[in-house]
Amino acid sequence: MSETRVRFAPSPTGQIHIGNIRTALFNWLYAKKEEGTFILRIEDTDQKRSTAEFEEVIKQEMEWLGLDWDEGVQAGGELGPYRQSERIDIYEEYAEKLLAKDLAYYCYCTPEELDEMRKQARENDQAPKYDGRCRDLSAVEREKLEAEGKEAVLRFKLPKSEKKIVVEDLVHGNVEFSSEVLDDFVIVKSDGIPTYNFAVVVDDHLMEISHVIRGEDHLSNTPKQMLLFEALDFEVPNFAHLPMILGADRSKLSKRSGEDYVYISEYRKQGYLPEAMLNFLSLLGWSPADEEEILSIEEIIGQFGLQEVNNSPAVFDVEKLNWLNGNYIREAKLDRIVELATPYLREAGYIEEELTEQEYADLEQIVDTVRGSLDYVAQITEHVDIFFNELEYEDVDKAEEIFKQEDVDLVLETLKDSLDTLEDYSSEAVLEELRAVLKELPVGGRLFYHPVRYALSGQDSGPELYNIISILGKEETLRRLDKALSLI
RNA sequence: GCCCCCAUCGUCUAGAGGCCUAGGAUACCAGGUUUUCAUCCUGGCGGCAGGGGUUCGAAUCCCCUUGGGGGUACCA
Repeated sequence: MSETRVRFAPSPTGQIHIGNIRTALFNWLYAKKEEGTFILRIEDTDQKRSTAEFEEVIKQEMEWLGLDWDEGVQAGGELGPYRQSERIDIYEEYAEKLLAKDLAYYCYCTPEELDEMRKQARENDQAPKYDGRCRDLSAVEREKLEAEGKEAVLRFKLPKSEKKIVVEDLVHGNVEFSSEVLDDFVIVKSDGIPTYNFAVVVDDHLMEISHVIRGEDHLSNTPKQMLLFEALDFEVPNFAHLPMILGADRSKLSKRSGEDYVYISEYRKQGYLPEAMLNFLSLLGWSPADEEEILSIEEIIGQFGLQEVNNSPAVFDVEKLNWLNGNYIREAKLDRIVELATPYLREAGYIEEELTEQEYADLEQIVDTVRGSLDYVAQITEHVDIFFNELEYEDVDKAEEIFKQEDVDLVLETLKDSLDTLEDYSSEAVLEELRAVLKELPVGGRLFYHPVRYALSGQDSGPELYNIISILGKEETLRRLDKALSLI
């Protein structure tokens, strides 16, 4: 088994979490790097919580990020089906095998009995383990319980004597467990559906998975699975348990750990670019060889390796994501950012459904002018008001104060006159004109730029002045200059 | 409670015994880009959790403590 085959196996029980998508990414990167196969398997054995809708969400978010899969749900493949709910008969077959080998047994204990058992154990400072009371039920006893209509689960029979189980983990090294800390765990629920630990073993074997790359929260489950691999005479795959992603408060990333957003969909909706997301996520737990951190996905694939994966948990730092994303927004092709920005601008009422050619050209210029200060595209609505709405000074007293400074009347008049005669309103031409006017005036930059900016935008800060003027156009610029002059 | 993992600037990390007076990124601060916010450039602030060993020498190896995380389900 030399071919690299990895899988991402999420449960369709909710929105897809940042931590999960990082797991998907690392699997995908490893498959690309090793020229292996990346498989998407849906683990929907929790019938109560799994929905088709969330499976769609998983596929959509992966597609958005460009994490394409070679085999699996939707893509198909030789070793399907790839949805666990469609593989029940397969698990049954292997459950039979364990039963036949006397490595599994039926348990008739009710959830209430089990709860009681755990409670007792806890009170006596014992580990809350199943005590194995159904392990040696005779055929007669079983029949009697069946006759009473008791439902049964199938439990795995732990080895009688203590056994060391060593997980050879690619990121953590050898991790040793004792079978003593385990109990006879359930492998098939009373409704005939396998549990996670059982299904995952059967599937990883049948789908010929070479490397199981998953979150570290699964490390503790691994000894159980290793016992199952062994019991079924399956070859054990390689394991790599990725460090957890934590929230700002160092607890598990969640709505309560200080982050506004923990689902990948929320970042998508705020206008984060997929390549920024990928770049950022790749840096959580993995680091490139040299010091450059802004990397294309091809560069990441080229450098990626499980060897370089860190083993300590990482805090999700949205500040750094913002920096990266802002970078990608500035570097991206303009029309792409315009397209991404359009829905936000529409929703905020700045632009119409249909744009004329001229309107689109103006929009392009606005987006280009403003993109420099964005962390994510949704923020654009906070920066464009000055271009779309009638200018209103929020603080008229302050405006007067600014305009009534010495020589400011001269500044505004002179600028107005020269802009009145200017024909070319391209930002280059306007920039040149501004410089020329400033040179003629008996004031420095401070008394020029700030009052003019305030006159044109009603703000102390904003995009480059020459861009503002160029976008506003002659008519509107002169109007605003007049409005300022009227206050003096 | 028990088991497992982890521990370098606020954060992401480099560092696999001497190359480390610990490097980079981000964030923050200051200066520059003849105004400002942002971008960009330059500089600065800031860290090996604590204690024992091992060694000529430890951020690096071992042990303990402390702290954090995960698991302990008929969830995955």
